[in-house]
Amino acid sequence: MSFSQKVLQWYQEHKRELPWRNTKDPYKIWLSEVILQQTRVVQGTPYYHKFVKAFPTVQDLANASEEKVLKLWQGLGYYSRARNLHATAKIVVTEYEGKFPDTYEGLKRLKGVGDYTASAIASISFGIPEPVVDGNVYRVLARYFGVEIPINSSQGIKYFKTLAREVMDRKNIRDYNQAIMEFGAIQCAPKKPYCLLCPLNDGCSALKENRVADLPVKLNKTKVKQRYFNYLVFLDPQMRTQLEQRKGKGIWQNLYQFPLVESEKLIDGEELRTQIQALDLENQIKSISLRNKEPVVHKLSHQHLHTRFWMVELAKDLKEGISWKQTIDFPVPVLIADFIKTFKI
DNA sequence: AATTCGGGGAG
DNA sequence: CTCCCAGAATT
Repeated sequence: MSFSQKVLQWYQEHKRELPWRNTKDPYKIWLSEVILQQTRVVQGTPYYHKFVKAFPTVQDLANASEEKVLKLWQGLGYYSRARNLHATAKIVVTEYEGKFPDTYEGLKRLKGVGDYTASAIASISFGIPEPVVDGNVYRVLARYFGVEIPINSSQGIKYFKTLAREVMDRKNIRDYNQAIMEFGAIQCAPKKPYCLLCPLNDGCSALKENRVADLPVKLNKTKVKQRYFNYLVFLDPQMRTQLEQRKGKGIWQNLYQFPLVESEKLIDGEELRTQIQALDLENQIKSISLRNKEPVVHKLSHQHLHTRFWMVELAKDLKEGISWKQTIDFPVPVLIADFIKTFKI
């Protein structure tokens, strides 16, 4: 039996029932694929249900506000996915008569749709013989065929795409693409795969050479940058606070947060006070008190945010104050959501 | 070719 | 702690 046939047979016996497996609707396939980019199935599934319920069609998504989309996306991370999702929905509705492109090239032109996602939609929705290469596929192919080329080198990206194309089942690409990913996720797992029971253990190069743990090869560990955040949690006489939207480049674009003072290192109340003076606060400050003596360390994949929350009591009302209750309506980073959740006035 | 985008779960 | 997840866009 061929490589692809073995994978397909394993899939028939072991596949999970997932909500997007029962449709070919390109809208729902696209939605599921974007949600699952760099995201585990168990983490993404609740979001898929939320989005399908809130936006049954691409028109519903296009007609929504970006804030509503971001709010639904809150907690999933990589928020450019949500912004691009919304932008693409608008394009599909206004320029493509509500229909998704039915070619790989057409799909690839959509914002937030790269090589993997275009291949996934093309194959799953339209049966186009285009191989998907995600993290699972890299692992399965690298191990089975004993490929030592780093998967995140430009050479590796080309090599694995070509290899994936050679071994795919073009007659049944819809199932095959999902099968090899599922196989990588469940059977050929990153750590301690149970090779003894693997249907591919016969021809697996890595198993034969005892290098399962060494493949795939991956380069470049990102260095983590340390940042120091001081959030100003204003409270005016009406017990209202203030949120502002993050603009420009960097993390959490278009999400909301408390007014932020970033510093080069941990600072005390005195230093913070001088920083705030520069902001020319119109509302005079009655008091500043630190909520958390030990900074909350919020860890992103490439930066650690050492965060202090300062309660700033004001003598005068804020111009655009928000009642504490309303803060939960805004899309915010998990760091802020956790604080709002635990903070009781 | 490298870096930058989040958050969570497994080991 | 480290690694990695149905990756894409930007520099």
